[in-house]
Amino acid sequence: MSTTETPRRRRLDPDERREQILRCAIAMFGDRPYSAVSTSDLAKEAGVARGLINHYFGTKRDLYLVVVRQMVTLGPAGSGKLPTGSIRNRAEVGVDWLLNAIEEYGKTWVAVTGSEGIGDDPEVQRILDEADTAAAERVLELLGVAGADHSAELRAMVRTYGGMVKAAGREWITRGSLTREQVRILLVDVLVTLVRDTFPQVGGPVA
Amino acid sequence: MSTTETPRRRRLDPDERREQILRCAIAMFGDRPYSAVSTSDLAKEAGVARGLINHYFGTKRDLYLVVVRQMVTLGPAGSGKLPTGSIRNRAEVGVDWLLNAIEEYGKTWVAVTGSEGIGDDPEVQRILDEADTAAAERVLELLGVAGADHSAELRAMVRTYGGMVKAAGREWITRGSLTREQVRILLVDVLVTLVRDTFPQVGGPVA
DNA sequence: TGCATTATTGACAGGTCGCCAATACGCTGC
DNA sequence: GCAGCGTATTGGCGACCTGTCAATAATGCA
Repeated sequence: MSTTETPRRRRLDPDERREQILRCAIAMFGDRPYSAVSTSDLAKEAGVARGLINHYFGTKRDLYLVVVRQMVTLGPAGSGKLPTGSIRNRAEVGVDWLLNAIEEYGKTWVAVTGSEGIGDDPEVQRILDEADTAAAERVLELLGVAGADHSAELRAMVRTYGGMVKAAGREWITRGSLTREQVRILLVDVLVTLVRDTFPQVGGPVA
Repeated sequence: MSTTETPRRRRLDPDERREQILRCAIAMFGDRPYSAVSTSDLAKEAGVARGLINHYFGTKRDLYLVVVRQMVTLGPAGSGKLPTGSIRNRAEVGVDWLLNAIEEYGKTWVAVTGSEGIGDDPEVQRILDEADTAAAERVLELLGVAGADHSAELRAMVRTYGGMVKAAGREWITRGSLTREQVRILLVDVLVTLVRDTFPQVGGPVA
């Protein structure tokens, strides 16, 4: 008996502990607003002292940044093979890629991207913007519209499209007012319109 | 001299004082995150005691709700006359109406709608959703697609469109990566596509 | 001019966050 | 097995922010 007493402190490998806390954070930021998640609650949920969170992640805000980064970092699209066929076909592949990424994290993704959690913290904005731009780059690549002239305007427009993707994700995941299939149709239609009709108008005659 | 001493307290008409504080709040919430705006700063900026803010608006969050409400409450569209002509023409009128509303408040509008400030406070969400739905209703009305069947799905899709409007506003107002004209073209194109192509697919055959 | 009304203030209590020295867990060599 | 040590972990301190409320002093009126 006395040999198997559970010690009051459990000493874990730093990486392990860090990941454990991170998992709790992802879960809690998923169903409560940023300001409603106190580090005390987080510590209690993770079964550690409050100070340990600061030790591993620095500020509460820093922890949130790590969560955001993990949410918006998208996996590779369709095992690297660029789809061929009509614009619509390629758009469908791209949209499916986006929807899969969204479905993976669900509620927390919506909370992070939709409400952007912390307010409009410039650092959070920067991370989200970078992720948006990266995603936009991927989408343009999939569509075969990469680079060329007016890339600044093009990327801005695809980021705008990203705003629609986020809103659609919220309708689908949290509201349940649209099915995945409906969202798919919607996003494909709009993406095709952007590439086929809008880009030539604002980007000048595409080479 | 002694007769014209400025008194340490200035006693204002309640409505006047309320509006003065509200103006300061709109300005400060416009260029700083919600959590970075302390009521102390707000009070100092407005030249009043901190307690007075609570006296007039209740909670800091309550004050923020008032700001949000003011931001997203849109004026009447084009003096009430429903536009006629092609779908594209009517879409152009609707988009212009939206862009004018955005331009009026500029930075603060972007901060409120884009980052949704407080986190994902349910009350804020409710206000923004109501505003979105109201705006969606107006847009559908302008387009002559009002009511009918599948109105739930339709409104959800127009709310999704609203997400794109917000993102476009951010690109235009704060980033400066798109001009008003470019945003106009983009939003009109997408809106026309939604009404003409997407709605019939997901809403079934429109009567 | 003196009074009553009430807009305005200042201080108090509760709560959260970042930091840091003290603590005890678990591995290592003997 | 057992003492020793590195370090993961803890608990409390100080600073800041917020909501509340009785006290205070402007301002209109008799």
